[in-house]
Amino acid sequence: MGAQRNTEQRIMAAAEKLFLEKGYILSTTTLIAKEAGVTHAMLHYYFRTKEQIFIKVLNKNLEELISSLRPVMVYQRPVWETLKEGIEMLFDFLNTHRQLAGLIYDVISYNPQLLEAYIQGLGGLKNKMFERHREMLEDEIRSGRINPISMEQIVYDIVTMNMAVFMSMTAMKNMIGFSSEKREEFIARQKSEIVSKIHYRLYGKLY
Amino acid sequence: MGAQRNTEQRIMAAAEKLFLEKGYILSTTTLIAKEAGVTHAMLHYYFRTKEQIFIKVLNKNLEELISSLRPVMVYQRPVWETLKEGIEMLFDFLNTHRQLAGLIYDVISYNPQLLEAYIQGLGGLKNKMFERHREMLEDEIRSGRINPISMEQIVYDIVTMNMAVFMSMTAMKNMIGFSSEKREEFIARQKSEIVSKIHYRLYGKLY
DNA sequence: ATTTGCATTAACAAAGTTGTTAAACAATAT
DNA sequence: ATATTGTTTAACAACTTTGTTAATGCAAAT
Repeated sequence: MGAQRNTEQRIMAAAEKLFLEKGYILSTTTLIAKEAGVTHAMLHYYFRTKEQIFIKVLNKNLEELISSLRPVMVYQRPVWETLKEGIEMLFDFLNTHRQLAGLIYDVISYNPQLLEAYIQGLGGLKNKMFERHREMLEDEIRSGRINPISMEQIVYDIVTMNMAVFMSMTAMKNMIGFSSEKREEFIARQKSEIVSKIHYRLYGKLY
Repeated sequence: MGAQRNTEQRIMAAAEKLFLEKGYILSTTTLIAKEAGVTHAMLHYYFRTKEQIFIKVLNKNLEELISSLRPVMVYQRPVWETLKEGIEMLFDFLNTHRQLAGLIYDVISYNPQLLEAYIQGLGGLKNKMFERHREMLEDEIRSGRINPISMEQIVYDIVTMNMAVFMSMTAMKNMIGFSSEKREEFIARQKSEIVSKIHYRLYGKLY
């Protein structure tokens, strides 16, 4: 072996930082390498292509997300308990990964081909993770305790509302006239806002 | 004069289409020219730089937005009337310019230097357009009819909520598993959702 | 019909992008 | 010590990007 002092990890860390900061396109392999303190040939040596390294970075982040969500989803508890904790978990995760929502949006919008592999895999995950919860939800709806709504719609609403909070934050950070206190105040308020909004949609009254 | 058959406008239209579709970076001058059916030298001849043409496209769109908003803002009517119509106007505008929110977000996030000129100008506009409404709002708050909140926060909430609706739409269009009926249904619901949410924030009860 | 002046093109240039490769290098096993 | 193996670099190649420019084309004014 040569003089490697965890070059691979250094490149990963640099790539993650830049992708989150500048998006996919503006994070050039040369820039990533520079940030990691190596030649850009190293990046290709370890990861073959820019696409590959991006996939690895995204994978790492999404696996963290799934790990956070699993403890909430794995138990069969009352629908609202699971939902509330799921929303809060997602919110907290995005709050500690504030640029991730923006990056995912960027890629979905302008480089969706990078996500093709994920979209395939998503079908399987969706079924494994959500099937029992979907059944419970449908029971609640049949018995009239919850307003009619599809599982997909709920998931969609939660995901978009959560992402919107942190994407607008990233955007605002780059504009003037918004103090960081107001930002944090806004964020704090949003978490319970989302919970309330979903509750209101399901039960017809505020939580 | 040479053989010009509104080349300038054709380039503008092509640029607008591509910027909205692919964002700023992926819309190369060569691609825009190709879309317009001319050499990319023409683009530089008429607009000097890519940055310039982008500014013109953005200007055009923002001027349309201001024009839509002016009739709502210019009269001195009760606070809630102005607010409700303002929200609905912005929503309708974004609904007929569905990719604009995404483009603005893209540029704010990854090429904010393009917006520097606007950020300067924004200060003046803000004062001219909002000053009287701010006074009315503050009167309402002092008299206890409206919960304390700053003008900036209201504008910010309205803008981010509206943008979020259409950005999530653009994103979803590029993913699978979401029918266009559900999309339209979702959009229709969002307009009154935003109105309600702002009303609730100001008056403590649903609209 | 010829000059004038904008419009248009093709070719070029400089810089930057992703990716490859041959050669040099360093650490370990033999 | 040396052969082996994986690591690192510098140089290069092919392509794309933005922008310029010299030459050409075209239409109207004189």
